[in-house]
Amino acid sequence: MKDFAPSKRPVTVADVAKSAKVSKATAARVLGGYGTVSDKVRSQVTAAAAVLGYRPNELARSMTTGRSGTIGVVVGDIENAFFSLAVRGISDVARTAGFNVIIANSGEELSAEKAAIDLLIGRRVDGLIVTPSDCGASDHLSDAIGVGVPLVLFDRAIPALQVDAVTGADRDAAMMATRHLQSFGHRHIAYVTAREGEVGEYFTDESQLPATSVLRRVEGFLAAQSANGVQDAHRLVRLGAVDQDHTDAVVAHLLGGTPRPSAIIASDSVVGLEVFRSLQTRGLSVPRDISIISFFNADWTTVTTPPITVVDQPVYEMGRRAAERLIARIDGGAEASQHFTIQTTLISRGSVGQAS
Amino acid sequence: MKDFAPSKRPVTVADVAKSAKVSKATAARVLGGYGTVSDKVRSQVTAAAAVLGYRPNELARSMTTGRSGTIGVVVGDIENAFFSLAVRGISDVARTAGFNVIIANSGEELSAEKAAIDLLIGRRVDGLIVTPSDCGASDHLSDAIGVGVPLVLFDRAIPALQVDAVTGADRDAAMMATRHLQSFGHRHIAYVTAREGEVGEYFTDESQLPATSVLRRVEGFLAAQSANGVQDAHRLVRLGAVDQDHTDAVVAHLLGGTPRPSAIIASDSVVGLEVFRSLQTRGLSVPRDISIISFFNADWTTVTTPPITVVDQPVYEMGRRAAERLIARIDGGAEASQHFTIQTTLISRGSVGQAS
DNA sequence: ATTTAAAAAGAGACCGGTCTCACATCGAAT
DNA sequence: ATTCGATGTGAGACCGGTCTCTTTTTAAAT
Repeated sequence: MKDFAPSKRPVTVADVAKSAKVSKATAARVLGGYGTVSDKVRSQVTAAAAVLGYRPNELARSMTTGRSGTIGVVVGDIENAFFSLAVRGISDVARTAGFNVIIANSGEELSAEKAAIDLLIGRRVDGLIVTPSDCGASDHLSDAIGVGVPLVLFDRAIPALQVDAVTGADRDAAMMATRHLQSFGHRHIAYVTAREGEVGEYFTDESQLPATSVLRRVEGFLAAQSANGVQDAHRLVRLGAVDQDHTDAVVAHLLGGTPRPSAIIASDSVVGLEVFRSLQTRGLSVPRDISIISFFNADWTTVTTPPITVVDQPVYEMGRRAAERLIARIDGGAEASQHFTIQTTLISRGSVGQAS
Repeated sequence: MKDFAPSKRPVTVADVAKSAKVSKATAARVLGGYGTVSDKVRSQVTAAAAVLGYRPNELARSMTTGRSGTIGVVVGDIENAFFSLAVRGISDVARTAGFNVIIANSGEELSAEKAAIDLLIGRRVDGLIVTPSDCGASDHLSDAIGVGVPLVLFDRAIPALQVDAVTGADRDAAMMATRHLQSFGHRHIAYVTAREGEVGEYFTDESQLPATSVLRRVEGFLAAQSANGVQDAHRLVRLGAVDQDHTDAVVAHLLGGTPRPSAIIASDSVVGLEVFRSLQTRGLSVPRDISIISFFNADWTTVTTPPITVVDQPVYEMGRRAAERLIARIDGGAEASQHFTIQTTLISRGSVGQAS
């Protein structure tokens, strides 16, 4: 049977109505599932629709209703397991609530983020979940709110903006990780993040870290180090681990510098993987020569030798929370905005040893 | 400054037109960037739009034009790195061509896949890229085509359907992997896949493997084994490695059975990871006690000890190809459907050793 | 100065649904 | 029998854009 796809004009309610010999309004009532219709007419229309192969035009539908049944999600990088897990959490909640999800990638670039948000608003999404790439820039977000689109920030908050946010307990988590290392005798601890920066550039100023999640972690790290009597801990907070090559350079710079760190905290699992590779290729043994802790319980952290001690962020749960909050806001209340902080736990594996 | 979000009705062309003291049609021409307008009027309208904060309603726009500027992607599992990399490939091409991407997860379930496709068609996507969860069921796909929506299959083909498809060279890849193991003296080789099945269930029948990609790989595996004079190779083709627990059981069953395999091929990187974990927890040394090859060059495969020999599928490239093909079909020609097969390479690392 | 074509602007239909309102029908209550 | 309310159906406006068709303005050609 050849597929002589007729590719004709899509079937509309009017077509179905004519075929079922009822008015357009009545056919629409059956097809749209609203209003009251007699059983007889309903079955007529249903039958006609089936024969004709009617498919509702969701565009037209949401144009009149004003609701699209869709929520937009803007993430930094879909390929990052952190975000794809979050997206699943969001999607799962969204689906059961009858919403669909449009995903856009910002690539952690503000311009792309703006474009994506504009586009999603143009598509009349019912709400937005955004991972802001720059927590200092809030104009595009505040006028998204101004337009009336419910918004929930994910993973990062924007202090200047009164808006719902779901983040990890980043400060606590970093303190926990740092104390863990301290308890093994480590004093010189490096903190490595992927934020754009020169190799060797260290943390001096909040403006270097536009993502509050990273900033809070650094704050927690510094607080814990300071409490342990370590001065100048910020000099070992390093930027620029944007890809394997840069990470190699950052690690080389760290290991060649003074003080030489005996432990490294990786700000996320991608950086963690790269740092681990760097250490491997340099022939260093973990944890004998150097200890390492990574954020996010990525799957690779369990199969290395040794497996990696991680700060486990319940990302799936964070995604769910964000979606739940957003949907609550879409459906209903304009209650005050709230900041949800999800606790993290430390999973101790084999990558932390006594300081040499 | 308090955000007294007025949350008023969105600004429309009519509003802008009134404010700029021109007709709706003229304002629309400026805002929509079509037709001819004088510079003077153009700047008037632009200014008015800026003041009012006009945002085009893409829904209305695509309802009249018939094009939504969106392509829909249905994948098996976004969390799987294979798919998220593919999605990036698709997105990258789509973005530069001016298309946006809506992603839907099927969870490898046919019903969810159908629902997702219906929804996307309802949203009037300009085209679809689908990873069919069951290559035997094509009704929903063929009537998607019937409606006139361009379709490209990804990773798996549907023999019964004349439609574009982009897949890996699965048969060749599996043969390559198998021969590689054979060259190390392996005769009893197990092939493990995640497809639903009882622990211990082995391959007897094509109907067990609804994904053609897996089926082709198994065919390649069996062909290579047969060429090497191995009988009953199909008895070591095992199903049911759906999660870590099941994979543990499958591996246990394999290692306790006769013949006991000296090497395992994992059908994808998720199964590969689980198999590797199983071997680790059983205290087996790779490759001394047993060899392993996994499909897909996932990041975890490089940091294990030893690193894993993999069949590298250029997934990003496959995603790009699928998107390019789809866009070509959207824009223009109704040429005959084509099946693109992307070659794979074997990356030899340390997980394959001499058969004991 | 007059004709003519091209460019600019306006009026209103249209896309495919939903929704309001009016009208018709019907059984039950008075 | 009459009134009433509920239920079912139809007619047509509406959402916010695009697009066709018509009219007016402007510039070029005679």
